[in-house]
Amino acid sequence: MNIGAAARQSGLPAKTIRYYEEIGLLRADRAANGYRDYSTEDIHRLRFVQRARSLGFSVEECRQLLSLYSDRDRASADVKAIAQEKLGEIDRKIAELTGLRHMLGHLVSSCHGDDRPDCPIIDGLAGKVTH
Amino acid sequence: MNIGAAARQSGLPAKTIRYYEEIGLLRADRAANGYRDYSTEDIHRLRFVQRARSLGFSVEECRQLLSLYSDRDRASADVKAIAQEKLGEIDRKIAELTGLRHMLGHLVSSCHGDDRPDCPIIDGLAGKVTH
DNA sequence: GTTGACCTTCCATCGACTGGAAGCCCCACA
DNA sequence: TGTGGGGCTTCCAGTCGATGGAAGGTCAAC
Repeated sequence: MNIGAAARQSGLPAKTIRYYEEIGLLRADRAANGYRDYSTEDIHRLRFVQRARSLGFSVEECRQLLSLYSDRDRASADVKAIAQEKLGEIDRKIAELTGLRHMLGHLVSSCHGDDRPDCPIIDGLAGKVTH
Repeated sequence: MNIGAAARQSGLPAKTIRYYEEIGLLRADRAANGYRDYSTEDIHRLRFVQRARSLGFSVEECRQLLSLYSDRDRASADVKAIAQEKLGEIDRKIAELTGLRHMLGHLVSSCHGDDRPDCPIIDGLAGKVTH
């Protein structure tokens, strides 16, 4: 299967698949004409990576997960540890964004937003505390 | 004031201040010896940018905000529009992360996490639906 | 034989820094 | 007056995860 079909089946752009190959995340056989050639197992791996990336795992974590994916004897605890670490990161990010949301929301709601120049948002950013 | 002191007072690393100057976000006078020289107004602008960045505004948005900051006659509505757009982005990010959190949390909690090899997290990433 | 889609490699770019090298400058202390 | 150390300068490279584009080879249909 050529890279275009692999891209359609995995949900990853062809460019990205080549990039993953370049950084050694996934490699592909080559047909006689030099084209990359993907097996159904390759497609599974591509989809696996696509899902893991979309769940917020970094490329390096995908590398780890792929090797755990391929290792039929690894303990599920090894996988769970990575996923839990990632869960913690996601929670931290959500908390951070929620904090931002409160601060910015406060500034926005205190700004009358008309054609007058005084603006609590600018004042807030400038360090003048507004209540 | 030299860049080191400006860095301490603004909370931005000196490297970052130089970078901001390089991209034309903020510029600085030069002393006779070629050192950058910051006034208190420069420090205000640096702190302004530092706060805006930490609230999730991009550098380009900081550029806009800075010009609104400097324009004593602009309408507060102009500022509010930018801030509201950013608020929407933050909300979308939070929603996305919350979705991820649910999915990954589901996978993690369904994995027994011991030394046996079967693992719903890997199965989930591999596309095998687990309930 | 000639389109046009698809494939290849290679190089550049994005955002927002960050690290490091090489070389001035300045001040305190001996 | 010399020396040491810290701070400053510029410039170049690297980060992460792609993405865009150029130049050129391949393939299948008409």
